[in-house]
Amino acid sequence: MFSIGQLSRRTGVKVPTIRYYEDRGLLPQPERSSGNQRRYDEQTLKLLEFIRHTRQLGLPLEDVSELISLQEQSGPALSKAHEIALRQRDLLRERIEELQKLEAELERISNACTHPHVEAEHAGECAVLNGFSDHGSCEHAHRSYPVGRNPPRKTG
Amino acid sequence: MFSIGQLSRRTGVKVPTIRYYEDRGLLPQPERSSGNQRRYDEQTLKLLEFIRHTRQLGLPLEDVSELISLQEQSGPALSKAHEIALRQRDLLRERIEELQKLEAELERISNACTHPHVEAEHAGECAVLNGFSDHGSCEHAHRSYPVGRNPPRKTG
DNA sequence: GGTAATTGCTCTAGTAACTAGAGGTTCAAG
DNA sequence: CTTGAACCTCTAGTTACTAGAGCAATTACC
Repeated sequence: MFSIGQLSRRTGVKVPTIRYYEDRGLLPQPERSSGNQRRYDEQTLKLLEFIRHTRQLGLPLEDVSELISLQEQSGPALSKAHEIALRQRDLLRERIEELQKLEAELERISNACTHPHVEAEHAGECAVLNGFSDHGSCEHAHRSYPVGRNPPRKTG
Repeated sequence: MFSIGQLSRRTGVKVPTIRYYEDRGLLPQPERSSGNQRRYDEQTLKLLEFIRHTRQLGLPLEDVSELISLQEQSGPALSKAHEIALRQRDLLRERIEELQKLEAELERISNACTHPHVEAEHAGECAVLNGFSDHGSCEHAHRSYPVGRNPPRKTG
């Protein structure tokens, strides 16, 4: 039996985040000390490590939740887990491709202007700013949702 | 002079998003029709395209804002733009590397269990779920913030 | 010129996955 | 027994939007 702080240190998950997971129903409500403080066991630690790992793989909490409930089941329900893994892998693949295109573009923009900026220069001629403006030269399809956020997912 | 809907169609930026950018000060307050509807010109369209492009490159609105104000300046201030481009490129590079590691891991997890799930199987033996649990086998450093979100950035 | 459909307006609230802070209580060490 | 760290609950803030309510303006068509 250990405290939330110890759980935090042992898993690398921050204290408020642990409480947040509890709120969201990902972690069970733990036992409490006589003074109402949370007390955890090794099983919950394992579960939290599972959550942390899946989060690091990029799964949204909704999917993590689903995987947790799958762990109590058996049989055909398990193919769902496989499906989640595959979907996430595909999402990652797409994302990587997009990011690589964007990286190339930023590379181009950065390289356009490596000389030091001297007094005479005006914003209108700054190659970097022009590069940012210059949408025409990148013919690849931009994503419709911003980089750095998960795309919205339909419920159901 | 055209309406917000036309601006939206011509740039691919949704109507509420345009209003949001105006709120945030990224777009100037436009002229209005006699009935208080927004009326835009080509210059604002150009600006909105600039914003869209930089967003698609993954820049946070704060940086986009900064780039916009740089466009009115000249001289040494412009090296800031270069700096922003380089920083974003480096961020992207790191991100891509991480995502590639994660992709490999998901690939491993998915492949661990390609056979159809039959009745006898129990969750405890599902290779996919075990793969998600199995943090030990991935020795690479996981990031401290989740995939699919920008890392928190300090103010200043 | 009338009317209906579309588009626009403002405002509030919701999303994901946390993080930060206020204001108070409990625990562990010395 | 005191002190300071760690804990408690609760609210609100973050990013970059998106959705909806309830109403006003514009446009299309006859």
